[in-house]
Amino acid sequence: MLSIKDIARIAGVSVSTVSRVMNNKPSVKADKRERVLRVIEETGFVPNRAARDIVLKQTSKVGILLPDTFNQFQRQLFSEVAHNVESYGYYTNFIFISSEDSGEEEVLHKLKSERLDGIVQLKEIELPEFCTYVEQQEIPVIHLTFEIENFMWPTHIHISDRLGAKEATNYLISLGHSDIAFIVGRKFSFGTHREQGYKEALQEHGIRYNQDLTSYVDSYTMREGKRATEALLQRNIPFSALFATSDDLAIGAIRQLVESGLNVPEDVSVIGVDNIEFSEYTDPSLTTIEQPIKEMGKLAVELLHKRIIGKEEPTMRNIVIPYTLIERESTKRK
Amino acid sequence: MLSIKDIARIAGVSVSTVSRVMNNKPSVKADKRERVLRVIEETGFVPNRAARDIVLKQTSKVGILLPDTFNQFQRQLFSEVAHNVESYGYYTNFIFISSEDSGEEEVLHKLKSERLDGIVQLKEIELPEFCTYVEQQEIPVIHLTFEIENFMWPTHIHISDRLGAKEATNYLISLGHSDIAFIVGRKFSFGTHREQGYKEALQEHGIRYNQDLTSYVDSYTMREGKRATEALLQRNIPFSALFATSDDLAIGAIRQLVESGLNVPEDVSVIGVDNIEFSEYTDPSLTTIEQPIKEMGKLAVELLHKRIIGKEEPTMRNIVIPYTLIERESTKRK
DNA sequence: CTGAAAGCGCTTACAG
DNA sequence: CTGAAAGCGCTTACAG
Repeated sequence: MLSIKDIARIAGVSVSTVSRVMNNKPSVKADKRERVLRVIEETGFVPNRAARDIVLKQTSKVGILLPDTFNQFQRQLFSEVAHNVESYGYYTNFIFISSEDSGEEEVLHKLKSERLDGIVQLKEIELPEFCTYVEQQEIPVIHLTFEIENFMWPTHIHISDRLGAKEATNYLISLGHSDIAFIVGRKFSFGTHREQGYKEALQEHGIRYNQDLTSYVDSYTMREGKRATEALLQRNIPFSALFATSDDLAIGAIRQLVESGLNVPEDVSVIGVDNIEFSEYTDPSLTTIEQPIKEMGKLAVELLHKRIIGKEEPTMRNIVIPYTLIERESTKRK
Repeated sequence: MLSIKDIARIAGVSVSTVSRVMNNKPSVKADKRERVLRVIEETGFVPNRAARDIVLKQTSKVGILLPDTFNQFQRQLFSEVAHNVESYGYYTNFIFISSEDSGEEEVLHKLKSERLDGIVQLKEIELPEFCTYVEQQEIPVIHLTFEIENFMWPTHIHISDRLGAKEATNYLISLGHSDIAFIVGRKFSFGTHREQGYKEALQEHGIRYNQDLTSYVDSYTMREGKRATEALLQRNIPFSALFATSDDLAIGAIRQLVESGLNVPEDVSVIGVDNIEFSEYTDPSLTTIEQPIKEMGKLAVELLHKRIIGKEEPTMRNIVIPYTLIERESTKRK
């Protein structure tokens, strides 16, 4: 493998000059610059990033924090994030947050050993030590698809979960439904916000909130959607519509409804959130509140990059991305 | 940030000794070892990988080569690979192969600048310079889910595409079908192998191969499955079964059949390949040939790791993983 | 068993 | 504008 010394020798200049050329520093005479550039070109030399990182005290690594069991939405999202991370020239460093009790501590430990330049966080972490560490190390963090308040200066990128959920519920109400079942997770803030939106919509239309029409899940997966729907059906409380707070949940829900002999949307209208790729291809295709995955992934990395290179002040920023209601076949007028 | 010097100073030993302790070298007296270990523990010191990599002439990075448009199967697969890569302590380096003409050359360029320790390749690359480069740099490569012959010493991990496809076709035949439509890609070897298996099954059962029942796709996505099925239907040649060579294709196909007023499986039985998560939740749920994604991802990284650390000789290895026919609702006796 | 020293491939004050 | 030198945080012969 060639090193900067080789290039210097071949071009007949010092390593300092080669370094300056590579880093586009101004103070190099045109002819030397040309010469160095030509040698680099001819030899196909590529500088060793590890060496560079070591003196610049950086790592060129961006961590993507995500749960170890993720749904399709998250898969699409982190694919998008990874794609952008690579295109900015960073290395991708996945850190999976185990759902075990010790999960968050493991993340902290791993984080300490990785020395990341920045983090895109796709799942909330509550461990106070984690927040403290990130803060005092001044590691730029972007929170993607959620918003929490126990942090000093991260940027949040997300849709308004409350308003999105409210719109979904309003939409079902506008179709004449009033017995609207609801599937949501307890643990994360975006679930809480969606639950709030759901309740608000009911209230504003004078529909009494019935707790027995809500089924809670541990994760936003198809499996959980199916299980939660089974639980709902066992309660024997009639409902003509179902709002599942992710498309994965909704697809699992529809599957359970069908297995239980119900038709969608004839017997039950179903609406989801996310607009994952599959929602267009299911039968019936899924009405949903779209989160613009590509846009969010791109923006997250763009902002993270700016913060890493110091172009952006580390102030708290809350970026709310517009959602879109996409009407498909899984919902119907009552 | 602490460095090895700090630890040496605090523990009252030389940096050499600290280094030896960290790398589990035998020749360190127990008491000094203890002392160093304690200081490391107390300070939470973690060695700088970049510095280590630089002297060991390694990068600790594993590249995952994948197409820039991928289907759910590939998404599940590379999630799995990435998970394992991280757990072995490597950094993940995604390299997306653009479908543009220049895509493979860009990959080569990127590869040269990355100095990867190893590669898991999820998509074929034909560019001869790529093969040459990987060979002469002696970069360990694992080919995952396909098998090609223009390479000196990579390991292939895959199901038998020919036999899997044959089994799928045989299964449809055993249900009484003889007009079996077929959706497959032209470009990649595994497509060719699956096409071969399909034809063999037909032939062995005395069914004439009808080229007009085959529809070709550019990628194994739902979108392409839908499009290919539309093309099939437009030909107005009756078929009672359809073998789509990926679940993504099959799901797109079912969607098109439904939109065209056909029932699955009553009018058309559909079988896929892969057993992606969704195939269990679609309506009807999808009969398919399972590729064991978790197992394949794990094995790929395990073998790559062995090769990187030199425990495994770089001989050509062809590892054929068993597939499984999973019967669900999308197929039915004629 | 242990430490001082050289070296990995870079960057960047410093001096000219 | 340019080069010699010091330094980043490690590992590993080498000598004792």
